[in-house]
Amino acid sequence: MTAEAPLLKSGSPRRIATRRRLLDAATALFAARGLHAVTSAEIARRAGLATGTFYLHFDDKHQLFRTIVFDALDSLRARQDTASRALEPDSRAEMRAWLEEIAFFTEENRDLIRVVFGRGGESAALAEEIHEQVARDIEQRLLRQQARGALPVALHPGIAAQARAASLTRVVAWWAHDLRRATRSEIIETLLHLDPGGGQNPVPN
Amino acid sequence: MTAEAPLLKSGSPRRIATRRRLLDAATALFAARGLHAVTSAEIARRAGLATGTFYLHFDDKHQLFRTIVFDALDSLRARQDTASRALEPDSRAEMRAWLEEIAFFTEENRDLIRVVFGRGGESAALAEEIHEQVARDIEQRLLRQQARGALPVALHPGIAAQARAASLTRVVAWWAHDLRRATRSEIIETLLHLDPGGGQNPVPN
Amino acid sequence: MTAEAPLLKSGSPRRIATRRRLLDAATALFAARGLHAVTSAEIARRAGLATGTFYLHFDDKHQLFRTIVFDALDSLRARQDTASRALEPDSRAEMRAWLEEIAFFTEENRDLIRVVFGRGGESAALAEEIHEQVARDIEQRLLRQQARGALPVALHPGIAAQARAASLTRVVAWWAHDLRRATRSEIIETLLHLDPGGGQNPVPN
Amino acid sequence: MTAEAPLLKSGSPRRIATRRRLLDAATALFAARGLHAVTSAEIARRAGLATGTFYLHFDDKHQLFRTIVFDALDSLRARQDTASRALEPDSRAEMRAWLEEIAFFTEENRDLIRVVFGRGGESAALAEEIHEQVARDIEQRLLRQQARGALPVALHPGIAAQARAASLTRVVAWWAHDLRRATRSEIIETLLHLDPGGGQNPVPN
DNA sequence: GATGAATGAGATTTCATTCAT
DNA sequence: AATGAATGAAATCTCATTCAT
Repeated sequence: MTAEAPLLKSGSPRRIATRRRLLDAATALFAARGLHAVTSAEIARRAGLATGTFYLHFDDKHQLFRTIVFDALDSLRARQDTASRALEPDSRAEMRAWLEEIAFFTEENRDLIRVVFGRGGESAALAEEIHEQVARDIEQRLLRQQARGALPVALHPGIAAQARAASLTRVVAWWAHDLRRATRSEIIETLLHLDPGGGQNPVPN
Repeated sequence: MTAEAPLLKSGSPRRIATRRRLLDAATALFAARGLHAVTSAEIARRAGLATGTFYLHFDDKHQLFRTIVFDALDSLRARQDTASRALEPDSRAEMRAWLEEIAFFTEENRDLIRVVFGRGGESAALAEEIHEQVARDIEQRLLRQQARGALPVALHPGIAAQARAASLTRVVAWWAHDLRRATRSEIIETLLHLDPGGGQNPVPN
Repeated sequence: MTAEAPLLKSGSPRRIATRRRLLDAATALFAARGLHAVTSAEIARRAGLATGTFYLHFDDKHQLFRTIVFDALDSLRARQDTASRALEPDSRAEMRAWLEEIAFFTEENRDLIRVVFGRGGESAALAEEIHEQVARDIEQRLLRQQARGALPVALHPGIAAQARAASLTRVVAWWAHDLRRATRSEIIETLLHLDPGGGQNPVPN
Repeated sequence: MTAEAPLLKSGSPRRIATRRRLLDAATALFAARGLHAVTSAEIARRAGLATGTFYLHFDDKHQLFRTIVFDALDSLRARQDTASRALEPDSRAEMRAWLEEIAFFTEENRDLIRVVFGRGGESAALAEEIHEQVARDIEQRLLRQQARGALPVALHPGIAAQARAASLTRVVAWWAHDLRRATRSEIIETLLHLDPGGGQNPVPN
């Protein structure tokens, strides 16, 4: 009945442990059966908790899934930042490092990626959100290139950002579906070729 | 329980007219409210027919939607074939004509495209199917280029086909969402730049 | 629109032929898949006729089935009458002949019997009707025995008729289910023993 | 889609009470209107519960009905066991006691019996199951008699078991339909005569 | 904090029957 | 006589969410 209850974000170690159990149980179930086929009650049961406990920690199944996904994406970002620290901003080398981290991430998070981008659009809204985030980043880079005169005039930054973000997420999803479809190196080189990123010299139209 | 096959050839004018009324009613409803929010009973009602009549013509809501979508895609294909008839196969001009037809189609079928590619993945399976079809076509072209030595060796045809198909469908969906986001010409030129298609000379690596 | 149409019971040779095609198609379908799983439209289709034609000849699926069943039962009765013509009424010999005809009939009409008495009570009302008819016959015989003093006083004719009719129909159904369960002779002798029928002498209590 | 098993042990008093309310409501409705004419939603409503609650306790209407029926049969068995405890196994006295309990049971569970065995075969599968259970019991007894030499050689135990089980269930159903059709004593004596059970001396063929 | 029993809205699909042609 | 397209009522079962304990 106390309205401020939800504000106790983290609180006791017990609460944190319960939350973790729910996250772990959900991760396993989502990987195995997809988002749709798993119910909140089932997640709670697998975590050894009661149905209602679920709602003490998460608004619903989708918010929990967002948490899992964005936690993973945060770790990817962190690794990309570390990897690019010593490299020249917007350089080809930085782009390669950036893609390399994505490739490693894909290999390590196949199940998660398949749930987000596959499974018949179960989490299409989330996939869309990720796509838009990636597209924004890419558009920023394209605008910096444009300012340097390093962008072909035929390229509309907004459109190209959509196109390249879609290429990236799609290739990642396609590869995650079956890692034997290509080698890590083929993925990286092909994406690098399609999105040359920090070319130093103005590209001819 | 569905023992026998078609059984209904399409036959009588009355039958054809009824089928058309269902298709029209469904198109209008899907455009207005999306796939999920529309029921088969509602489609029948809007068409001035009884609920059960729906099932005399379509297996379910999704099969009807597929019919609408693939009918539209067939007409796009037909127009692309007509447009490219006089042009040199795998040439840049053919690619431009191909993209122009897609642009026209997008302008004329905004609602349909938004239902297929937007709306939170309601028809993700269908979108996926279309993507794969496009990807197959693009891969064929890439393989022909590869055979001509016109493909950079860094480009893995399978990966590149996924990437370019994703670019194309995504840009189309993004534009259909709001045609003011770009001009038709910007769409065509940017896509043409990203997927140069029939370059005559071997591209430097 | 003419009200007397149904009165044209038999009429033209064409009508008779159509009716026969419906009966034959229905017999085959019922035998193969049971009463419930077959629709009137399907019967018509198998007969090479239109859906509506069915209703020109039969009220519905069940009335058609009754027709099939009672036609068969009429033929059984006829054969029983023929067989018992030379035998003494209510004698043991007559009872044996009566049972023998039932056994032959069962062997020749396995499918029909299985649909009537098996299949999870699909045609329970019809089975019940047959049971009652058999029970009435048996009760008549018991009352004649009672009048002759040939019935144990402990036997209530109404109750015993129910019991014996149930024995008979059940054994027939059980045997029809799989003829290898018993020989024809075992069926006849066991039923004869359970329902001695025309015992000449007063049975000791 | 039903992934896991029971999950609901029966547990809390509240749960048990809810289950009982559903059983009671269903019993009343089935007795009044038969199995087919009653919906699961209606049972829940009559029990003062929500529709979905029904499915928390029973798979569906039929499983609930089975529960009611087999609970009743279990109580009959228990009473028969008690009644026959002091009597000689396979004796005529035991058979009479066994039939007496059936008669009492029939008087006390008329509605239930009428739903199971009447109503146009609504629950024919259940009736069949009960018949087979009774037939198995009877066949066991017949085999013991055969071993003792107390069975006429003309009697095939399998066939006779089917016959006698059918007699029994049919007479019970017939009587339950209208108890004024016979007295309890007439029922017992007639069945006892038809199925002498533990006759001491070898029966003449 | 945790429990877990209860809630209840709502789309799907079939098929016996009709009747305009 | 035959056609066959159209009718339309009705019961099922799920699962996210709540709230009394």
